[in-house]
Amino acid sequence: MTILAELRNTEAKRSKSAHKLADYILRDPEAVLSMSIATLAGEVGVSEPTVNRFCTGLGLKGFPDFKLNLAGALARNQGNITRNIEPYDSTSHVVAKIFESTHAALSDTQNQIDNTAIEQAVEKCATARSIVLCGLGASSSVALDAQHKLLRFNIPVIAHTDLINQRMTAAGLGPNDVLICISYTGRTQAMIEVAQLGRETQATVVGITASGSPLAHYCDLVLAVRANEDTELYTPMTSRIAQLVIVDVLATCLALKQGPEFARHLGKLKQSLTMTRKDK
Amino acid sequence: MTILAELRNTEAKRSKSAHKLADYILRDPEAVLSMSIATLAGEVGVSEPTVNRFCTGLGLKGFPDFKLNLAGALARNQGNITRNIEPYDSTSHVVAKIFESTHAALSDTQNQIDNTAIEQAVEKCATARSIVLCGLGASSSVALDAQHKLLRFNIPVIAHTDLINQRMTAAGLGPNDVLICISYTGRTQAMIEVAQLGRETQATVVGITASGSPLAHYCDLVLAVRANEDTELYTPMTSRIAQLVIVDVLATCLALKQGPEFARHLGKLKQSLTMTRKDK
DNA sequence: TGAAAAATGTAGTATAATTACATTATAGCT
DNA sequence: AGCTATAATGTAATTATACTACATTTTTCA
Repeated sequence: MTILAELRNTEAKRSKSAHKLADYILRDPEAVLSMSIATLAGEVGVSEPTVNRFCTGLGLKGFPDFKLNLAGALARNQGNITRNIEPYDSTSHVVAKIFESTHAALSDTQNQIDNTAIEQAVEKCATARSIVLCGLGASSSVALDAQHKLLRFNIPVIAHTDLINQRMTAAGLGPNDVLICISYTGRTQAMIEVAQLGRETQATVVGITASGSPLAHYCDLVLAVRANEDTELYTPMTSRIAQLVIVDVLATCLALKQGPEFARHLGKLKQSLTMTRKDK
Repeated sequence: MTILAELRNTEAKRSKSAHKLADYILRDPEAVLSMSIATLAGEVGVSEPTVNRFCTGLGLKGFPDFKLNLAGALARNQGNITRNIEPYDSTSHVVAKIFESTHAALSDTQNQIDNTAIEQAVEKCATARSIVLCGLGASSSVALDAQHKLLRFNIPVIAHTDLINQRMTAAGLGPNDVLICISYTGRTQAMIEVAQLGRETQATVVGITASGSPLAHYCDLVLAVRANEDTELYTPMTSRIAQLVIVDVLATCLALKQGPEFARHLGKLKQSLTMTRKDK
């Protein structure tokens, strides 16, 4: 538990001056970071040793240790502010910004995730006759990744990254099949048509795409990925990371649904891979 | 930008003792938090004022302020305590845990990123006759993703996900080619052999893999991805996310290196994709 | 109400951080 | 290469900061 939560905890039995201290600190924790024990004591109207006792009472070594903890707690709260990459950025700047924006994309996706849609998709996949994954361009590697993950299950799964193959397969599906269409923008005409074809066969069409997009419109279930407009020149494609994490969620939920018997199956599977590895 | 990234930044022109300090602090930042300026100075083998100047040189008020910043930076990372997924977890729990562990994997990777290695890799890629990407299993989709990103440059790039094709291509490389081998564990025997083949042709072998792994040993440059042992049954493969972000960094740095002329090229490229999209 | 316990404060001490100045190393120039 | 100017580092003194021991006040409960 963070120190801020500790301070907020009113249940803790505290002395009068301890209360005054907690109140004051919570009012502006940032400011406390640049105060000495003397100034804080003066501001609150207590003596220095009282402040010290307050800190040790919290299980910390002393006032400096308290400030360290407070700094940590505050750091956790402030979010990731994404900044654009500029042409003159150094390598370390680029690294920092890319990681920042990836973190931000993840948080965004998590915030708008629809648990019900995921549960329904898992339900459909678990009982599906076959699962077909479709992706074009950047999304094709996501489709292949999903294929790799879903291969572990005993359900026939295939990823198509070729438009012709996608159309052929989509047109030949049936009511018990699941078609998963992956597109960042949800505006790729070709992928929309694939979804339409799938729809006509009564297969369940799942979209891993931007909510509200044209593609989403033709899907039975939408696993939403936030779409930030890719206007900046050097913006990394954080969206596919988000798509992959959605795939992770789908695959993991599916694995859990299979129950304990499946856990043994997974074990055997891992076993079969060990012999391709160098022991070191 | 976090203070840790600042310390990692090798570009910053630093004095000898400043380097010693940065190195020491990065080795165990947690420990520094409980040190006085005197003990840190003693450990590193410099004088107290040198430590102080180091702190102020970083744009901070002094040593205590430095510790405060460090505590904040560390908190951001350790904030992500990865919890394992349990069979009885609900969908929302699974979602939360997967996002958490992905955040954690990103932070870990960022922490051990080597700017110099990236710069060297970018340099090699920028002047390469051709770039060959190799990945097997889960890493094959990463290779394809990298191919997609690097396709935007005017350098011949190809991803191979087939072992035979990988070996054939690797054996036929030359001194001006770059071979990028992608493997999470760095222990896949087949991939190690591909790296060896590439090495023999004097091509530059770049590994996106676990540092210290057998594969890393055969690489000229290693872009490290943290390898957590995949012992748990339902652990999501967060490593490939980290690999993808490394690819992002590589591609973005490469783009920046190409200069303003290339920006126009990128613009035309984006233009060519718009006609595949529905206006909405 | 009065004694014991808890809380707070005062003053002194120890520790830690900073500043001013001296010394040494480094880089640039003739 | 040798000299000078500049930067980097160290020593020692100073100042700020935190902590400890002890005294005083307040609170609690019989």
